[in-house]
Amino acid sequence: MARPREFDEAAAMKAAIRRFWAEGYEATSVRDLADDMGITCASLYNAFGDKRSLYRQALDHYVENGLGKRLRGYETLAPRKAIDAFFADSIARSLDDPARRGCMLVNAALDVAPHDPELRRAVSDVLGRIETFFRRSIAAGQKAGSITRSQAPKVLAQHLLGIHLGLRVLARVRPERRALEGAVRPALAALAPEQPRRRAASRSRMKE
Amino acid sequence: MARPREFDEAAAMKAAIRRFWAEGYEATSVRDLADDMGITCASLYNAFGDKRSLYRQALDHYVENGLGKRLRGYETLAPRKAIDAFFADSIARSLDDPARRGCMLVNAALDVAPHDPELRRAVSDVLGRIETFFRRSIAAGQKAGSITRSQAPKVLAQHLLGIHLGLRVLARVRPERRALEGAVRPALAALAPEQPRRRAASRSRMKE
DNA sequence: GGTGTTTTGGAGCGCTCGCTCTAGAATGCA
DNA sequence: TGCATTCTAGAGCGAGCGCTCCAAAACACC
Repeated sequence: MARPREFDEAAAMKAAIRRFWAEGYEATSVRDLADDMGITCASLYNAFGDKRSLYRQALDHYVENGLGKRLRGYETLAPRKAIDAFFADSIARSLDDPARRGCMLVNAALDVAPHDPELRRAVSDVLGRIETFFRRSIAAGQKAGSITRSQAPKVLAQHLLGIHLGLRVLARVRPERRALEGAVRPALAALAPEQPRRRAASRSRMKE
Repeated sequence: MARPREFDEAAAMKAAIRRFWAEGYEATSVRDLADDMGITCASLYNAFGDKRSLYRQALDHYVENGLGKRLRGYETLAPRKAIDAFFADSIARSLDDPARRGCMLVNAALDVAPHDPELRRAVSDVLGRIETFFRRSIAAGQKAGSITRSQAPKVLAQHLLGIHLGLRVLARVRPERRALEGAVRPALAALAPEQPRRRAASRSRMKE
């Protein structure tokens, strides 16, 4: 055929994600990207298209390797535990982030989404996936008795999504465990069923 | 003394706020700003300093004329009503925002705060003011019996601050009333006292 | 009116931006 | 070994960036 590509595309994409994630779209130059990716501008454009296209691919990879894997990992947990684990992981990620990069998806939501309909759609879809994860977990938890039935799953899911987004904003300004856990705790506490119903606990705990 | 300034500084500042608010710091050029402000670059630098300094002033004005006035307005309300009003206003502002500008403070939290310690401090201080507003309202509401005592004011305030930030992110991606109200409703519902205590209602309602 | 001081308009500084071009290097296939 | 094809390196395009400079203009004060 022809000369094969010399660089590792996956490694280059990782570097691009890292840079876009830390600096945002506007503040990252194509030269910065090429340097970090260990390739030249020509190779970058040849392999990934223009800057916007590379950003889109980087965001997709970020979502799939970060959020996607997380959500799949929670599938085996009991619904209430899955929600707890989601927020525990979000807090852990926020605290283990000395560069205060936050969540690339949330950054994208404020950085590029408002000015780019296609990327806004992409971000919105991912938010929808998170909301769906919450909604399903809540519905299952309500059925199992581990989550309050006082609100519809949809509404509670929107609430948890809101908390998650707020958490990720807070993390970029005040990455302190107390503040982050404080923001989340009341939301998780409010998921508890109105009456603990200790008699039914051992039964419902099976499905938790 | 000397030649007086020809342009209206307040109007120019308003224009600068509008532009920074809509586009963010990086994506706004000094020429764009000067055009919108109706002045030349020279006048801009003479009157407001460099771009970063202008941004800082714009953010301060935004906070004082937006959030500051709002918080002062809520002071006369009963604590629980003040919190409700705060979120009702936030939602109204988010929906009445065809350009999806969101909240300039939240935009700043993700746009400039992570890369600028001084601005991060400024943003953090304002978040602290919001949290303080919540904390005081909650403490007063707990005393008056209109807000649950199941959690400390500090924690509930952190929670509400998180919800507010999440709301403002959501608004830039999905500015739909249902989604925004859904995110807030469970948080407000969770503020309700555990037992309504109807007997004491007429008494506590005096201080609400 | 003259003087001193500040503002204004506009050109333009050096630099970086996103992106492209060209020449040559490196491969698979005949 | 040639040929076709794709890749890489690096210079460089036009445009825009943040910012500055300078001469002219507009005032307050003597």
